[in-house]
Amino acid sequence: MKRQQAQGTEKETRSRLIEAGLKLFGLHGFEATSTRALAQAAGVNLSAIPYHFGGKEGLYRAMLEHIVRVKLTEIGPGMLCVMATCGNPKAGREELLEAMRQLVRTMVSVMLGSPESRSFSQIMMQEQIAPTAAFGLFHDGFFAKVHGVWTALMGRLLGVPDSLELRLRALAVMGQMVIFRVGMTGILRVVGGDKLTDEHLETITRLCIQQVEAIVAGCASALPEGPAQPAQTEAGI
Amino acid sequence: MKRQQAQGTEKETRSRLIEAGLKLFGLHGFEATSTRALAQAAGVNLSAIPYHFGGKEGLYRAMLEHIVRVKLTEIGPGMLCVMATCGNPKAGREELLEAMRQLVRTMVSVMLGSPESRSFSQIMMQEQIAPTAAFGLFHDGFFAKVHGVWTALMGRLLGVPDSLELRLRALAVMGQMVIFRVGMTGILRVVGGDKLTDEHLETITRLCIQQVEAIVAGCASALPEGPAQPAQTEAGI
DNA sequence: GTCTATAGTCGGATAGAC
DNA sequence: GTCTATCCGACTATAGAC
Repeated sequence: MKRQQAQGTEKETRSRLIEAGLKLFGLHGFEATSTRALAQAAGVNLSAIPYHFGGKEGLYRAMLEHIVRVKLTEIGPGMLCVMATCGNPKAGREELLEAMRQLVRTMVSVMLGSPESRSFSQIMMQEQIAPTAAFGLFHDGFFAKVHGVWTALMGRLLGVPDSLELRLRALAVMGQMVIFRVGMTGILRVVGGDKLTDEHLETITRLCIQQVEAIVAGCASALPEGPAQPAQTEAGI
Repeated sequence: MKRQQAQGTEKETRSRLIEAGLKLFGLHGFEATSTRALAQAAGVNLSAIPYHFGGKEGLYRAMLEHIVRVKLTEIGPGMLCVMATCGNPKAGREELLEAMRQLVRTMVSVMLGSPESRSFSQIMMQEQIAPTAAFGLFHDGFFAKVHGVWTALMGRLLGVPDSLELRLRALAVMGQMVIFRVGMTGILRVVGGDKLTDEHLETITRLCIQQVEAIVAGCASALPEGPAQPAQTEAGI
């Protein structure tokens, strides 16, 4: 019994460690996750971590790069589509609203739907609480892009140019969806059960869409009036 | 040099440790915080932790009980006032809206205003990511109460009885404020600076109030029509 | 490239002096 | 009630066999 587990014996070792890191770093944070636990969860030898990644920190960074890449692949096309609509001066109100609805569906689905989204969100939250050296990787690679799309979309829907206020408004709007991820543990106590059902997700999607529609309707009318000029942001997907 | 620091030499030791726990547990989480770091930050001897609290876990629990009590004192009166308005069948629309505005102001102020709110939020987030045995303490003592108030208020404003959908809607509404706390690190990169200024807080408060008003206006009209029957929730402050 | 063995450090808890 | 000294287990990383 020399080898502890059946192993791919190739550099599958790397991906197994990244997978284990995704789970354990998310659950316990960077410091509280031991290399022993990582190696055991991945079914590889302890020494594989310094060998392949130069150490625990290298594994963490590789894991972060991995998930940012994966998540961006999931949402990238949808965001490009929305940005295209926002950048098109001829896009009508209904077209913009439909782009917004699609964006809400994507966010709810990506954040709450897939089971692996849990680990991703946990790591994002860990980074928000106590940012590591790799925080910029997540922020520039993911958060800023999503926020940029929402800012552009809200700008068009409200008919206002880019501004700090618009960006804060976009954040508040995103918050309606994000809270279901960051407050998941408490929310499960409210709705009962140990995971959100598909029915819950549909209700949440419907409510969020309805509320964002109400916001763009109610807040645009509070402005000088003029749903015209497009807002440009720097989000380069 | 027997004594390392000037010490209160009484059971001030307990409160010094709780203060240190609030800071360090919030920053690094339970597991990643060492008793040595706690003792040093509090300026007390390492053995004081097992002596006064039975161990690291006891200190964590005592710290959690402490902050839940403190935060509830901060927001309790305001919540009672809102609940009274919600429970009053004669309360008019404008009265309910004013209660909502006050609730938004309180939440923004308590979550984002005071400097010590940072540690509190960090610990709440840690518990959401990886709940400890003490999670119920925070959930029942704090989160459920705030959520209950928002649910009751939204029920009255929308004129619908309590339901799962209403509770989810209340969560989404709360998310507009909560995101500025949980996403603070990323948001500071958006607005620049290392803390939110008073001006930012005012803008955020104003935007949130305006958006909640838009939501209750826009979403009530999408219902069978009938802004009458009050919604009761279980929130017993 | 994968393993064992081990170095060197730090973790929480306790015993017992005062 | 506060201190020092200490136990013993767990930690990351490395050296070197294969």
